[in-house]
Amino acid sequence: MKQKIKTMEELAEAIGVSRPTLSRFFQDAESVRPSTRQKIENSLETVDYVPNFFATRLNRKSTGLIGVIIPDIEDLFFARLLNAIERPALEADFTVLTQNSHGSARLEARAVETFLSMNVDGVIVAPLGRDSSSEVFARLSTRLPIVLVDSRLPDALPAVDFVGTNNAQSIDTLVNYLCRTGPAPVFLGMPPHNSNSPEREAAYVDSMGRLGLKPTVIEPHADPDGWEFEAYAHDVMDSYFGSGRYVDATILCANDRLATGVLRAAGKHGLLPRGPGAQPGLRIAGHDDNPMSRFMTPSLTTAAQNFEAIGRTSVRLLQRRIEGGDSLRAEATEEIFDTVLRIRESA
Amino acid sequence: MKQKIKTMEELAEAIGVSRPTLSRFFQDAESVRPSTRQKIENSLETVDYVPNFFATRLNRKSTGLIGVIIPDIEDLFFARLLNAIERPALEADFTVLTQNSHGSARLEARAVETFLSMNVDGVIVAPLGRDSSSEVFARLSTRLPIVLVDSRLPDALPAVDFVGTNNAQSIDTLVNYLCRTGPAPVFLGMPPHNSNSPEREAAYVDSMGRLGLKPTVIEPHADPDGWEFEAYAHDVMDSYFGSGRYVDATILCANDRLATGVLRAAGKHGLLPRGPGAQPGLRIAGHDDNPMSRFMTPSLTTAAQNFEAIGRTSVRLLQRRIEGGDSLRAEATEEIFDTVLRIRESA
DNA sequence: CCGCAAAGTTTACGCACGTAAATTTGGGAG
DNA sequence: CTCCCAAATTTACGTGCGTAAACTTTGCGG
Repeated sequence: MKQKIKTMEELAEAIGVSRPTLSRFFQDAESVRPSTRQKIENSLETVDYVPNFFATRLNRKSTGLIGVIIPDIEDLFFARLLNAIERPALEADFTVLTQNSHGSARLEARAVETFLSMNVDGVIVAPLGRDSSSEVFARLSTRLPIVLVDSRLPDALPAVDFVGTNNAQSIDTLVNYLCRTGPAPVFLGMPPHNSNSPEREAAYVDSMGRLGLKPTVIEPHADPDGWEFEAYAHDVMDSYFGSGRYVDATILCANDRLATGVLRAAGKHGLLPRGPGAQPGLRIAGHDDNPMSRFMTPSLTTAAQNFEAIGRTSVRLLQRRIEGGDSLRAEATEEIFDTVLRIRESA
Repeated sequence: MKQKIKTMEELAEAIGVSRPTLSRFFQDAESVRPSTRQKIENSLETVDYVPNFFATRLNRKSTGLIGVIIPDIEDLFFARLLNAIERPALEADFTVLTQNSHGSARLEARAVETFLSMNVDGVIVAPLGRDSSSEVFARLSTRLPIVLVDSRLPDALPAVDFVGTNNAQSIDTLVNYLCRTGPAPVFLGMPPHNSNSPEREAAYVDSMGRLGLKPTVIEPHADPDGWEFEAYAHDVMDSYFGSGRYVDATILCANDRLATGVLRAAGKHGLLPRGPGAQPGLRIAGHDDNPMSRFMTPSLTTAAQNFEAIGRTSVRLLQRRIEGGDSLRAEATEEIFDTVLRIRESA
């Protein structure tokens, strides 16, 4: 068991060098003479010392921390987004702190307070959306560099970058594919939690219009307040299928979680293809390419978001603002990425 | 836009009270006279001040932080576990910091370093398992209170509590149910990443033995090194189903992610029930009750872990150790929870 | 109006470390 | 052996806040 050492003071004594020298060694090992460097490095092997994070950051401009706020970690979409952000952030030598809003504006605001008090260098936010407090983020954006991911805020903020998916391209690709291969799709939207909801619906209507077709948005006869998208979509379509509506339609769902619920409702009503190769009337497509989607039966046709690019870009933009110093008021940039169509069995 | 104030010093001046009074107010608002409390609270409304987290914790015994280490946040099992831990921790007024190992022992060790340097009050660890560094956690456990969740470490540590699921009860329940309602199950284990893998397999063998039946563990002809359980299970069973083996078996899978892959393989080979109410030969059961499992077709029979109890208990045990002060060497307790059988369509 | 306790103010130190300035040490060239 | 410069040491201050001690003000009853 190695000797436990609490402070740099004790460490310096144990090694036999002065504290300032030790401090300079930790800042930049090259800044001390090779012989003392060796001496220090050797001693460090035999000792259990961890520098105090708070003390080291208290007196420096940069903490090397970046905060990430996620609305719901139990949604695989956000879990993947988080990973896509963490990876490049770790490579850039940041320590990433994540806070989960649990779908609550109160917790989201609390997360902002936490990051402010910890002097993080910047924050990447996937906001709740509709329920987010505009004031909270307005305040945050005047104190720290921030980047929004996936969804916009109810009130646009000046000088806040946005990174997300090109909903227009994505939905258009799906609509065109579906129209090319069968009946024109009807659209099942998601609960109006965030900006993607109206954007995707509008994109669907536009695409249909360009094809000279009449758009049909499914009326949701279910409580749209929760975050349990599968159950929501299941309930909506279960009722329609029960009364014989949409049973041979092509249903474009605003995301894969909805499609999963629709798939389940379809199964209950015997609307799924019976065996491989069978051609059913009902076709279902999703959006996001949830990791589970390829394992469903039938496997789900969907559009894959470019998580890697979104994550990498968020970190890059944030880093630019951080290094930009006073660039808190620089013009906002927006980067949106195309999705890739994943054609599978469901449509 | 409210006036930005950086330090308590400035705040005190702006409000018109002394800094020590302000400090006492923040520690305990009741400790100052009602009239000055009002004065302070009113002023705080008009001002943008956030106390410096580092400075406040630097000089106190307790930081109010607890760390959580998770092997893979893209696995819904761990996402739910994390939520189950966060909820009671937030109620107990802790700030929860989460670090994701991304399946890497190096990152797991780095997370430990981070938490040590931040002087967290304690750490809850869902370890990688087989790949975890025993030395790292041995060292951690001598410096901080820690609680293990879900999986044990390769080398048992003294004085480290464990909270998890009662695999023996769980698997036994599944085996008995399956035997009661059809042919005895064969077992598809998970890659040997952590302690649940051998435990569940042993539990299966035991249960079969008690019923006087011969256990059959499916030989995995696929790379068991990755964390993509669905693909792994799919590949294993695709090859068996292709050669006509296990096509009318009852397959008990060590978790739902494996079962998902098996379900997919079965679908590809036309082994799933054709329409509601149809009776196929092949039966499939899982373990964990993944949120998606009830939405699959057929919906998955499985055993639901008691996440709420596991999370709550982990926090409670950790809190006990934290408040116990010097009780780092207290005897280790172990709390394991029963699962609940969820009978659905797949078996 | 006096006196006394409660509450507030002043002053000062501590936390663990970064870092600058002044001073001392050490090892090799001349 | 002396000189010299690089490198290390000593000393000291700053970071933002908790907190103790000594002192001063405030509020209220007698």
